[in-house]
Amino acid sequence: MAATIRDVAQAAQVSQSTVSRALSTPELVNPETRARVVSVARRLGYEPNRAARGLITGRTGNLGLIVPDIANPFFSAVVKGVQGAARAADYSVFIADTDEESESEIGLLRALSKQVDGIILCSPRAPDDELEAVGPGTPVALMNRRVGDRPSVTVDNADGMRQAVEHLAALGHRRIAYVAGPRTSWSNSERERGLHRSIADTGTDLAHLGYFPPQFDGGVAAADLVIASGATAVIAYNDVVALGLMSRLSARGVAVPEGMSVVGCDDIGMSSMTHPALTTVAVPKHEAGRATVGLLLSVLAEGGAASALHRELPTQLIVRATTGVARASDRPADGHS
Amino acid sequence: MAATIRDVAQAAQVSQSTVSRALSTPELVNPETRARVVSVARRLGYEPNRAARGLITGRTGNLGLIVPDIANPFFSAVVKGVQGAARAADYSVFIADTDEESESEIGLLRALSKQVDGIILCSPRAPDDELEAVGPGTPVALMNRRVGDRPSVTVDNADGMRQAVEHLAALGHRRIAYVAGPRTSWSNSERERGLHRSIADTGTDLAHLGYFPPQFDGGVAAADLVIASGATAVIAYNDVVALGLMSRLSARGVAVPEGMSVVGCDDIGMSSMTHPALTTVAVPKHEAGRATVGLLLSVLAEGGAASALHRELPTQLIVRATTGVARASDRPADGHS
DNA sequence: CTTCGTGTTGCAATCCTTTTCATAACTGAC
DNA sequence: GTCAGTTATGAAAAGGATTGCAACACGAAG
Repeated sequence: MAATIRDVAQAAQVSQSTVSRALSTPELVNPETRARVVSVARRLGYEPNRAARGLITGRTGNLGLIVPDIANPFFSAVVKGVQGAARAADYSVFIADTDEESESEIGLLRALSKQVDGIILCSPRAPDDELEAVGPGTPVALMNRRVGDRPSVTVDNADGMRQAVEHLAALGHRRIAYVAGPRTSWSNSERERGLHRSIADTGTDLAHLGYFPPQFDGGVAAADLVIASGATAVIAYNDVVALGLMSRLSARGVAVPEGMSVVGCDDIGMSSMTHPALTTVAVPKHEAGRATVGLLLSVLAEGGAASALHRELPTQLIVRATTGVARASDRPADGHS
Repeated sequence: MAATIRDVAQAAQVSQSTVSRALSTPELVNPETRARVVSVARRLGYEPNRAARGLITGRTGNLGLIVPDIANPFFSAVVKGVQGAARAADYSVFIADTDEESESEIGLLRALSKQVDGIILCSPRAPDDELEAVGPGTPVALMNRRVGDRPSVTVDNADGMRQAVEHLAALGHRRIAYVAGPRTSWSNSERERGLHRSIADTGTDLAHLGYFPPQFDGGVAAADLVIASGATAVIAYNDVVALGLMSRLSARGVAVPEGMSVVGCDDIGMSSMTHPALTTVAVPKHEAGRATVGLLLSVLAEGGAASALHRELPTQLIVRATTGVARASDRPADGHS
């Protein structure tokens, strides 16, 4: 059996209270006593029982993280960021995967809320009001979405779109297609917002296609529409979609970037490894995970009435090899071939 | 505040014990009473406090899962399998990512073992004896690895290699390269074992290359060696490596499968989406995750002295488009061009 | 009529820690 | 020399659920 606080107390000739204090509020105990207690505790391999502690403090030391799809490289990067930051603060994290279904999202939310101190909800599909599913006692921090004044971390998607559009416009593209992600996705609508503005600013033309599922197959399905749209460049909702797009473009005999420029979003690891390497709007995934944990922890600590409740992280266009000058036979006039 | 067992007891006019029993051992209480208690409990939204329960039962209701890299599609598939099975049994799972470092593996193991009922170790790296890091009270189930008589779930890697080699031999390949994964990986050595046997059985020739890191870059690095080896076909440690391989082969102007047949392992989602689609030895990742949870849970239930402690899952060669007949100018004699 | 199961229920102990409150010793000031 | 004010420690009360043990009622068996 593991050593309990009583064992330590006996061995160190002090009361349980002193042991508890020596370990959690060292400044309250005499340095000598503290040293003795600490050394005994180490010798006995004592570690406070989390259940017992949780019972009285009401906290679990756990965080919950809900993601749509852990197999999606975007989210696995976020997960790593969250894990790292949580571990640094001595929190453990439960990860729940909704498999892109918003129903299970709510169920998970409810189940999770009982056993964690706070929840990170990562780019949720579920309608706003269903955030109420989680009890009022459990703070929620949102990532990649903004709902009311709940604490959240977002990335500047609109600015990312601006960078992408300006880049394409500078290459001479006049008509740009956008392969949209899920309709209910907050980041998708942010991207569309930025897109529309930049399109207007640069005097280019937009072909809005979709909505498509944010997976490889979504890109495959969208490719033919992109070709038919008469656009010479396409921006995809994310890199995985862009990969699907390129796969089908290649099957259709459209060379990238000669026949079609392609821009992704997120900058997942794969993107730099494709042929040609993907130009993409990089999102600081790791950092976003860390920042959201930081935010949640600060809410936890200050009991809500606190500090900055929102952070927006920058995006950065990374130009690789899938974007090039618009093809000579550019035809903004007749729409499509 | 959440409802406690006392609230339910009062409202239902019974003692706390009866409430507890009505919910956890229903057969011990009068059907009428039980119905009343259950209905009151639901009305009050009562859910037993996990910390309090854990304190007395000594169990947490949590499982730990340790994987080398959650961003690796192989492991994220396993994670999903584990999650599903665990949830079905009303367990939550902590996931820890070692980032392919075996040192952090031990630390994580130790930290995790305090707050879970059992651990699934899904990572082949750490030396066998370091499994001792986890306290004797916490059962460990191994996946993709066999150590002594610890409970474990493995896949029949050797047979997978046999299928691959026979497939290639039937296509006329006489010299086959193998791009090895990490030296300390259990599944790598199993694959090598199966490989050597099948190579002998089919009278083909083996070029053993490596060891390489099990990532895209590993495949890229291996490609030139493969070409130089004079082999007309190559089997990669896993699909990600195979992808890296193909990327570099293409850059070197070697067509797949005309100039080189490529076989991967694992069958990650990406594999069917590449051009050409990857022939691979499929591993039942989801099922493996589920099976390992099942094993661990049975150990947990029966206190160790129990049932089958080992399960081996079959592998299945999936022939897609990266394997073809050996090129006409096959040259087993002069080694390489 | 007593006795013995059997089926239900309640009492109370227990799990281990944190934390409030009280006690005690000691310091420094008046 | 007394009193207020620290500082250091201990005793004991939660905290919420589970569970062994006792008690009770009831019908059956002797």
